[in-house]
Amino acid sequence: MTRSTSGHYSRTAAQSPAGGHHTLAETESAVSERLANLELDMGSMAAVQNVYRAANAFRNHLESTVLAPHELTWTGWVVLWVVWIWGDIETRHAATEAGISKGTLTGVVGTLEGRGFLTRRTHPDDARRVLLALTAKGKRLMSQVFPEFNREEARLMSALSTDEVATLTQGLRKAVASLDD
Amino acid sequence: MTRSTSGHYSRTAAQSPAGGHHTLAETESAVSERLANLELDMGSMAAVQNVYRAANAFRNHLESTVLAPHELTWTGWVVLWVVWIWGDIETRHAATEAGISKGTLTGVVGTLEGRGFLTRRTHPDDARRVLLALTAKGKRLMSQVFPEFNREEARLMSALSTDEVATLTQGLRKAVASLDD
DNA sequence: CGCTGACCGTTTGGACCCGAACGATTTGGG
DNA sequence: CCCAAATCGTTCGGGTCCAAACGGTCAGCG
Repeated sequence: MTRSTSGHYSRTAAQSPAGGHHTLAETESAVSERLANLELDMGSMAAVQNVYRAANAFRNHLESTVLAPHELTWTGWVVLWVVWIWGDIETRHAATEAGISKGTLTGVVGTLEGRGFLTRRTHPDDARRVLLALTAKGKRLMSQVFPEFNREEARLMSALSTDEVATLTQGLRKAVASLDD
Repeated sequence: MTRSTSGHYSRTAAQSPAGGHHTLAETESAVSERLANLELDMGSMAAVQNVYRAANAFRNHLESTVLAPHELTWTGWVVLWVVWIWGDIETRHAATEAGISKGTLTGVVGTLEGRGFLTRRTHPDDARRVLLALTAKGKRLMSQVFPEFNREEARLMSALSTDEVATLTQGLRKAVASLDD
């Protein structure tokens, strides 16, 4: 699975054919023409578009270069990573850490369980709860893949200086934090 | 549809229950412990996580506050926006502009067509191609929703100064551009 | 002890996401 | 004129994503 990217808002985009892809400058121009009467916050529009575009680019790149060869999807990886970091973990907590809904977690865990990477078992004290743990196979996979994954993360950010990366992270945290208020 | 967020890599996350969500600092600590022997690029890891987290937060916020009340999903909105900006457009170009695969575009267009927002017709010169256009209903919808959408985009970025927003956008463009090379 | 409300994970229905394969159409060369 | 290669959008199979509803379990109150 290879996700691609160049779209403004969505997750992926095919390689741009001739005449098929407009630059952001062209896009902003077209928007200004269409809505000449309105006051637009072009700065925020560009920021939101670029955040989404970058997220897709990163996910696509990491999936195609590191994860897909190991039969992993982005979200499968995230869930494995959460269980790996925190050890035996309840599904409701894993969903929160992984940033997905409980229903989605059930499905993703089913996929990972089917591939032999982790197991689920009923909580000893509370039959409502389910505990997740990595299998031996899952642990070997994480030890092998995480360094590769982090190297590619470093490559993704290599065009920016250390200060620029830190500033980027800070700005994003600030924007997200203001949503949680 | 209300997507939520606090996850590190994934698109959404439920509101964090007690003990269910660890801070990024706690997460980085746990990762350092687990991989004490390896050299990790924590700065890049944090950046990638925060980009993805912010993208999810923005998508979820804009879907729940602006789009869902109009029976729109994030990607449905993106496709309508692309057709609105560029007028009659071929499906392959719309997919590229919207940043989704051709197969996904077929499905999304089916949904939007079913809701009466746009139409498809065969290209007059080439029967392989399909042209998309907004209906009158779709045009009214865009004129109504876009200002709301842009206002919410502005709110999303309101915790940052104009310069910080511009710096953020620049850094993201830089990282993504280095991928396209 | 029994009942009610809350919590948990799963299921349901609908939407999206991809790459690969397919059938229809077009193009260009022999 | 015919055929092979390329292009297009759709279909297929599998994965993900959500909210809401459901059945099972637990906690606490009367």
